[in-house]
Amino acid sequence: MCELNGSAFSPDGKKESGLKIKTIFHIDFDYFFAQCEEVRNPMMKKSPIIVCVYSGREQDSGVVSTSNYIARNYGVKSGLSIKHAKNKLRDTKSFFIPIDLQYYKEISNKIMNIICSFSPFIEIRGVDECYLDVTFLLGHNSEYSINLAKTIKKTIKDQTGISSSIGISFNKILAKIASDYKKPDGLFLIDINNYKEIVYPFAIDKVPGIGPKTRKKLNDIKITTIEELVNAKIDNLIKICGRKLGYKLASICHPDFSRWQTNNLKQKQIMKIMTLKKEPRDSLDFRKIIDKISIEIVSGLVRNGLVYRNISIILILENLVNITRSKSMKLYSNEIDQLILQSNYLFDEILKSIDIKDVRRIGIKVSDLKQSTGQNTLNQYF
DNA sequence: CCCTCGATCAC
DNA sequence: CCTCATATCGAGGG
Repeated sequence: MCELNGSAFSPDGKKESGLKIKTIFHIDFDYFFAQCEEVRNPMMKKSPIIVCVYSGREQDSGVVSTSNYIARNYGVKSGLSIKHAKNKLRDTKSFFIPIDLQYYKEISNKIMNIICSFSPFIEIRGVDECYLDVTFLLGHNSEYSINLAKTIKKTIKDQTGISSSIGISFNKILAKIASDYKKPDGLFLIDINNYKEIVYPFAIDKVPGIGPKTRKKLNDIKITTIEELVNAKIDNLIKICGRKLGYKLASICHPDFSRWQTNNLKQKQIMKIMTLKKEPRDSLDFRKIIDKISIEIVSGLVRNGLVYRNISIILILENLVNITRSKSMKLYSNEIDQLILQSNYLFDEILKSIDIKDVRRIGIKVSDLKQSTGQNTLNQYF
């Protein structure tokens, strides 16, 4: 996350003493999971491709993770249920493919490495996008920026077969808005001299960080466009969106003078959620599932040499309400027995307030992670 | 300050 | 109709 440097900018983005306007790229891999499947099996390329997360609850239950643009033309996009997608595509030859995160991560790593070779100032945000600060290479120059972006796009495409979209601007938020504006295979620059004409008319939900809830709250006080957003009083924004988001929203068109964070790659939590089969279940079934999830989580911890201190259990009910209970331990640990014991305890706590029949999904999360120092599996003192 | 819990976002 | 995983924030209680 970037923190603006307090008083260091002027509202209109003019340079102040010693501070340099940055050139930031936001690089986004187009319809990534589905495109990975196209690369693996190019003969599918001309047909709708739908990458699916099957829940196993019943035949064809689950949702669409990603689809290619051909499928999107039929109205099939992320979040749609697989049943609906199949219905919309019933007259076409289309490919429904189960999600294969391992494979996508491999390709993602390859691409991120390519990008790193252009600038070390990279901030990876998930498998399919990253920010790149290229100021040290070319200062602040539109023509150079566009040429470099073209080169990066071409290199990625040549070496991995994946097309991408790049947005260029003087801060991260506008760079991301820019990459979104012309995808797929896009390249768009929002310059310090023309950003108002471009982004002021945009609806506020183009801003990363504004989802349906925040949009509604802001619409209620008559803020619908980015122009209205940047002209709003910061105190109002903070009142409505909270301190952090309010401050960020007030600053979306300000130059980024923050020091670039070195990549914060350390994992902060591990979570596994399972959807239950649609059949009668009793408390014993849940104990077995808790065992199973716990094992997977601990194996994740051990693989990464991590210990946890906080355990949460998450229940999602049939009406999709979420309930969580969590507990902090005195000591760091990666022990399975402790995890199972505490998870069961937290599960029982929730069962006091709800009916076990209403549970649809169950998950466990470990957080407050740290690198385990020794090679052993003993408890660690902090 | 720490802990717990729900909300939100965006994949 | 409704998956899965991650990170972050703020409120409320101690």
